[in-house]
Amino acid sequence: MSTAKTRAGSAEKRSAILTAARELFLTDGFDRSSVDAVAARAGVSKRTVYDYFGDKQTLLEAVFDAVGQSVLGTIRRTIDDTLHDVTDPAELESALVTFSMRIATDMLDSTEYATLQRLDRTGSGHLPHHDDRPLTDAPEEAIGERLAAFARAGLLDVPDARLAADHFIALTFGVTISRLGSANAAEDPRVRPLVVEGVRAFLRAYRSTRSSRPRRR
Amino acid sequence: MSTAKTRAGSAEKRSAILTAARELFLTDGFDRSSVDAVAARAGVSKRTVYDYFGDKQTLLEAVFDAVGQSVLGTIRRTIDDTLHDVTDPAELESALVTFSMRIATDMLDSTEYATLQRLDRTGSGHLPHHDDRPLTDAPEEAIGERLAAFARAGLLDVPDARLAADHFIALTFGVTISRLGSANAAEDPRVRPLVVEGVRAFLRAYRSTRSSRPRRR
DNA sequence: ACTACACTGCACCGTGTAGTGTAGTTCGCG
DNA sequence: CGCGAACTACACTACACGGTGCAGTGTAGT
Repeated sequence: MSTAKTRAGSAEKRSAILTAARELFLTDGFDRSSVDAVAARAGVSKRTVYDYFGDKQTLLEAVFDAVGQSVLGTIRRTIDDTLHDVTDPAELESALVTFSMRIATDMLDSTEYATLQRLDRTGSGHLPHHDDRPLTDAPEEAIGERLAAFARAGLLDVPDARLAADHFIALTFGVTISRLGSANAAEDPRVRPLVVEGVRAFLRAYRSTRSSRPRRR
Repeated sequence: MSTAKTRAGSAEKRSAILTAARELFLTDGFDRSSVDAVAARAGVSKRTVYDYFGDKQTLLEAVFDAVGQSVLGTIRRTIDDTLHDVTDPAELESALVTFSMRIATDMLDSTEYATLQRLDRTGSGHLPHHDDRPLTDAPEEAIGERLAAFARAGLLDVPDARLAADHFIALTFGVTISRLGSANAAEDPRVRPLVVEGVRAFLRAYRSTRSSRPRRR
């Protein structure tokens, strides 16, 4: 009655379409998802889809941006939640594991981020391209900043924050995804060990020489 | 006359089609490549394509296998060439860099391997699936074996060869591909530093504690 | 000369789907 | 009530593409 019901507001429809499109594009691929299917899933007429977004390409770009924003948000939030006040070297490993597991789990289907990048090149090959889309790099930057902070606190040895972030991501998410594909991390019991070992390898490579002795294993 | 010219042998046509299909699938994606285009590029009639491979799906699987074989061959050969007789810890880093750079360069368009895996899930989602396709994992196994050999020689500390291989690949090729996309590594000057740093990180994480002191940078 | 074979070239069918045009319905608002 | 905006339902165009059938052609072997 009172609460936001001035006509099924355009914002709601828009986001419904975006969500439906994201789900379909992510699971079936861009080409194999028809606009009719997107419209049906969003509970909206096909015409409305075309009224909101001009054509299928533009819809893809919109999905792209939305997913990027969402992923970035999740990462920033999770950094704050799990890595913010870690000062004890002994806590670092478990904190990083918790962080990685939460990232892997929280994203709606967990591999959103990877699939996002896959859609980038698979989707068409001629998107406005990366100069115009710093979104793709933002998560790495965010993680890099946090690692640099650990370095300033004497926990890590990080000459190049961005590179270290790439290495961290590769060792945890990268390995998990390339081994298990798009499995939903929440349930699969193979995920955690993989992440733990990734974090350990990262720490062996980046832990500050001035902190705890390299107690192997 | 004598040397394999009994009619434009079926083997030649077959491989021409396979090559054309691979190039198109890899650059444009499976869905966006028409069978007509493949036939044209192979210099063959569309009908012939359908006579050789039954349908488009089967063609994809054939390409899949062919690329897998080729990648595996390249990796095995390169391991033999660049890593076989390394016994001095001091040589290890440069040997691994040489190995990685040659892999990144030798493959026709360098990212064949990654794109292969992308096609796996992007291509259709319903290939006979990995139980039946150990090809996808073979490169990791091969590298893992070599790392295990280094471990036996006292150069590395490798409790889990397969995992170490995954980590190595992630730190070198994984990072390079995710940062630069499908750039042809031969020319791009950004590739080498990335690979070098990946190898160094790997060695920091896996170098045997009994060998050279961790001389940081 | 005749046959078998490996292909080409082309017409052709069916279908899935991007995108559009439009008439009609619903609903809030003055 | 009547207006206009937001949508839906639906019909319809245009086209690309997977796949097939078939007639015809060049070549090798007999």
